[in-house]
Amino acid sequence: MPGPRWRGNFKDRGHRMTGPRDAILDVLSKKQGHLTADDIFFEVRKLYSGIGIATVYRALDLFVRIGLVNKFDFGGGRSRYEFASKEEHHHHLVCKNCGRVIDYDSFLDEETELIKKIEAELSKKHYFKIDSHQLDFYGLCENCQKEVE
Amino acid sequence: MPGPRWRGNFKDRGHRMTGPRDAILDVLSKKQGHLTADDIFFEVRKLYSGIGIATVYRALDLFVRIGLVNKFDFGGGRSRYEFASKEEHHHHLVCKNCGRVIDYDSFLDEETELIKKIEAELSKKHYFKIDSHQLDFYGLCENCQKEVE
DNA sequence: TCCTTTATTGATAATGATTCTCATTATTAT
DNA sequence: ATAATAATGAGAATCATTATCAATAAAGGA
Ligand SMILES: [Mn+2]
Ligand SMILES: [Mn+2]
Ligand SMILES: [Zn+2]
Ligand SMILES: [Zn+2]
Repeated sequence: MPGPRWRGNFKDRGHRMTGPRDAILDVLSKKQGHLTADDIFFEVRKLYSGIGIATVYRALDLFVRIGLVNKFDFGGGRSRYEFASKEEHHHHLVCKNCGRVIDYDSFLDEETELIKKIEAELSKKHYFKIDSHQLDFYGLCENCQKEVE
Repeated sequence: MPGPRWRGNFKDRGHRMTGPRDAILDVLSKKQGHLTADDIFFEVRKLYSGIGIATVYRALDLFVRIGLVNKFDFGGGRSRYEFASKEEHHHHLVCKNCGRVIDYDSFLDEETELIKKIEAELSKKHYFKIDSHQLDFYGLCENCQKEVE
């Protein structure tokens, strides 16, 4: 009988809470960062050794669909996943050299305001129903600046 | 002797302007949109029938490195490319259902201002050297709203 | 123009991430 | 406990992108 912690999110839609899914959510909620499917796979095997990589992908896909997890594409060929529950919405700073990703939300007041305004304008102008956005800054992190110097 | 149109951008760095590269730039500068490597490959074969897909990838990589072309990851597993020369910087509206991507730059005044401010703040706070950013709004385009209704 | 140097190319194999298939197992509602 | 069926694991299959390597072509100088 897998942990009841996340049951609530599955009740309705006919999804079942299982051992593998619970273990994956456990990892996602504890490890912070922007994990690849493989990162998650290796961590989860400590909790649920028999799990297969396909199950990890299937579970992540489900979690993204129901809004429990955010999926990102920062370039580099691998998707990255982040636990969404309770977290504030935030934006990213991405190092083009080493791939490090930093979350930030310090400017969120002004940003949120402007972004709402843009959303309204774009929705009207292009008949788009906007439900999310992503703002990333790219550059070189502290370490990588030194290396390149 | 391949077209002299883009010669200027190659002079310095030891890169050679070749038939395949010229054909690829031709396609990129004429076809608008956010093309995949394969889109480009099929178009370029009309101009330069013997070209190989590896050459397309290599050329695109080079163009991105020297700033002639922008590369994007809107999700969906394939990178998308856009001719950068002369174009204004802009942001995107992406349909999560059909993948359509719309460029916009109407809000650029206010956006630019805020984004500069954020860049300055983030650079200082995180010791990051920021050189670009990407802002995408996700949702449903007009057509896809109808389908789902 | 001809030569030399070496960047570039095309074909193809290799890789890496993600998805699919399918027989087996586990979960849920009765 | 039983039936209905969602979920799983192993491995094959896909898909996009890279790496290899021998052959070719561009650039600059003689
Ligand atoms: Mn994040
Ligand atoms: Mn664009
Ligand atoms: Zn870095
Ligand atoms: Zn659409």
